[in-house]
Amino acid sequence: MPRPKKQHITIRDVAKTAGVSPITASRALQNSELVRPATREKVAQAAKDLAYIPNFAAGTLSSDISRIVAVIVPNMSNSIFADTLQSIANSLRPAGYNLLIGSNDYSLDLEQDLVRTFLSRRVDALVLTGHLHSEETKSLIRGSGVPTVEMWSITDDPLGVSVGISNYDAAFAMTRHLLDQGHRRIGFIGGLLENNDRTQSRLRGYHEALEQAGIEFDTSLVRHEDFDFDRGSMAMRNLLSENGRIDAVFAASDVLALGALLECLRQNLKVPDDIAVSGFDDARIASIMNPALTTIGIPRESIGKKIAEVILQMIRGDEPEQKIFDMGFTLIERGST
Amino acid sequence: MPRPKKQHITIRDVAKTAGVSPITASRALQNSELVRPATREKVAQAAKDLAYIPNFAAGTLSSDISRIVAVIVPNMSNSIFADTLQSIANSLRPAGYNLLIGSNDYSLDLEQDLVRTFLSRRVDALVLTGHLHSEETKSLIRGSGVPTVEMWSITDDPLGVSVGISNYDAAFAMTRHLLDQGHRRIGFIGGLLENNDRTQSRLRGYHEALEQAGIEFDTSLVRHEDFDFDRGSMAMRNLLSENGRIDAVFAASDVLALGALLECLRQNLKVPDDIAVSGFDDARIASIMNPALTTIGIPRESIGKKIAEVILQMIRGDEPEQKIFDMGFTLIERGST
DNA sequence: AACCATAATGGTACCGATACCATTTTAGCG
DNA sequence: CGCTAAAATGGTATCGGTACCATTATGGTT
Repeated sequence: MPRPKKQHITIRDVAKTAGVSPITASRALQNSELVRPATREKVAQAAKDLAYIPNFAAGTLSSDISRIVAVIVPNMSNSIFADTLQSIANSLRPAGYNLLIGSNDYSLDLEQDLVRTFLSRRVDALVLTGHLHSEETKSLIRGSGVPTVEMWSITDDPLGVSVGISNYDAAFAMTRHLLDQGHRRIGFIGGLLENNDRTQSRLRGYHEALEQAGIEFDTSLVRHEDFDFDRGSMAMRNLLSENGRIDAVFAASDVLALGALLECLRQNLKVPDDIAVSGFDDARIASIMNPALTTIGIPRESIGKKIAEVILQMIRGDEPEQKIFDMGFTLIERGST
Repeated sequence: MPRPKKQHITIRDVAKTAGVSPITASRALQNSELVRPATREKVAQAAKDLAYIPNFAAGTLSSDISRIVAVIVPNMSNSIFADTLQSIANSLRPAGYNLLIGSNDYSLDLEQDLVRTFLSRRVDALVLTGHLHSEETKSLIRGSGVPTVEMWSITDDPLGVSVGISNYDAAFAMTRHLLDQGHRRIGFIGGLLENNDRTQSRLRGYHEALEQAGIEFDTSLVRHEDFDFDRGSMAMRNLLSENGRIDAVFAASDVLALGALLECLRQNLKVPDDIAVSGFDDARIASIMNPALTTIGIPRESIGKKIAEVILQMIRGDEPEQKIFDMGFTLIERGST
């Protein structure tokens, strides 16, 4: 035993000083309707006097309820995910839930490990990013019966409930927008495709919008990079040097788009006259850039809120009214296109 | 009971099919050196066959070890905090720890609530941001004996261990840098002072650097805003309209600095010729902006790593070699000054 | 082959809260 | 005032691991 074993104050101690039974003390501290206000008062006072700190582990073991919700995101550094985490946390806090957060760095194996640990911790609900998971992960979750939400992208066949937007539609709309502006040679800078259904769908949206406009899909105009400003710049530099004649770029992430936009400016290209640039996500800085970035607005806040709402429903045992919540996107037209 | 009670597979089931006692099974699954490899194998196989999922709550109750570390940050949206969270999580994962994350939105009361809950969850360690806490929070932590790290700012008298940088020194150095460049009327845009020791120290650093240079501290050149690009722009607009003659601005956060920088550009001011702008944090986008932002580099990665390292030590029961880890900052000179 | 130190293993109790069912108290009513 | 239904409260077992101490195998030594 590393640290000296501590003798904690238990609910029995509280019960004793309050002159009630442990179970009554328990109920009083849970604000159960079953105990008389006067009793509740007594117990609360005793707890305070003794500086009682409950032991959730004992409660969880006994009730199989942990009041923990686990969320797995690819990473926390990307502000898009961070915002959603924040929103989920805020919406869940009033109900007494804490957030256990894991990042999988786009690895399905890591995700699987995380899911396994979280299930061991008897989390009350699980939130995953996207709908690409290992078979093992899926069967673990199904077998556990833990309420599960897949977020960001929507899928016809969610593990539990899906809350997000149609990345395909959004990318299609943005490409359409660029086409409508008269652009014909439109580059694409997206994230890495592997294990990232958002990027995959966005690429498809771009691809099919082009095809429907009768423009051939040209691989030499497509780049895939890690989500990093630098990478966006690099990809842009690369596209420009190898394809002098592109007149627009759709970057399927604002991080990449801003990198690309700044690279254009650095090369003294006029945006949007010489080249139009559009992004995806509506990162906070997108709106104050010069020129401001045309992008896809995603209701991050509402997504987080909806996730929290659905989770609480499912934990309560209610079936949510839908399996798929399409929270909708907005094409935000700004100066860069 | 909301969901139908589930009959879980327990370690006793595993032990039975492996033909050993529960305690041996437990040890085998912990990879204890005490069990023979052959036995470990048997148990592992049984666990796999039964799709055994351990119950950490039971383990925690019994051993008083949760393998959870709780971190409290003001918010997760700020990429600075997000990066540190990521780094702590990455460094702690190999040791089997998960992160319970709470945000207090700069409220000491909220922080206190979070600390109380986290202690109830018997977290193995606690990481707080800064060293401003309610008395109640401090006594809760002291009473619990939980290893605690205060991060970001360093303080002479930490609750446990302090890992961060001297915000005062960094702000002093940056102000000095602006002075060295010949600037005399230097504006300051910082975060809100309330419950934010980082902002407080940075303001002091700015203030005292001016004084030592024989320049009077002028309140009309100081602005305090929420950390938001918009707010940075707003503050800048405001400073410029009310003080035509300022020749530099030190924004004590890159979010604010970038907002300010972009506002200057929008007003067709030449940066740094007409006005110099510097920041704090070295946000990722700072380096690719045009002009790139002069700022204070903070070793976020190393801070996270060091925190994890110290935590593991303390959990092991070892005293860390120091109480205060000053991880150092770098003044990164770029085009904006 | 006997012996001993060490390595492996096992039995039982316990961590601290809550579930479950039983019991007591309270309040409403004729 | 007695009776009954409903409201409060209590006793005891239990959740599923691991601590603690005891016991049994194992292997090396002379």
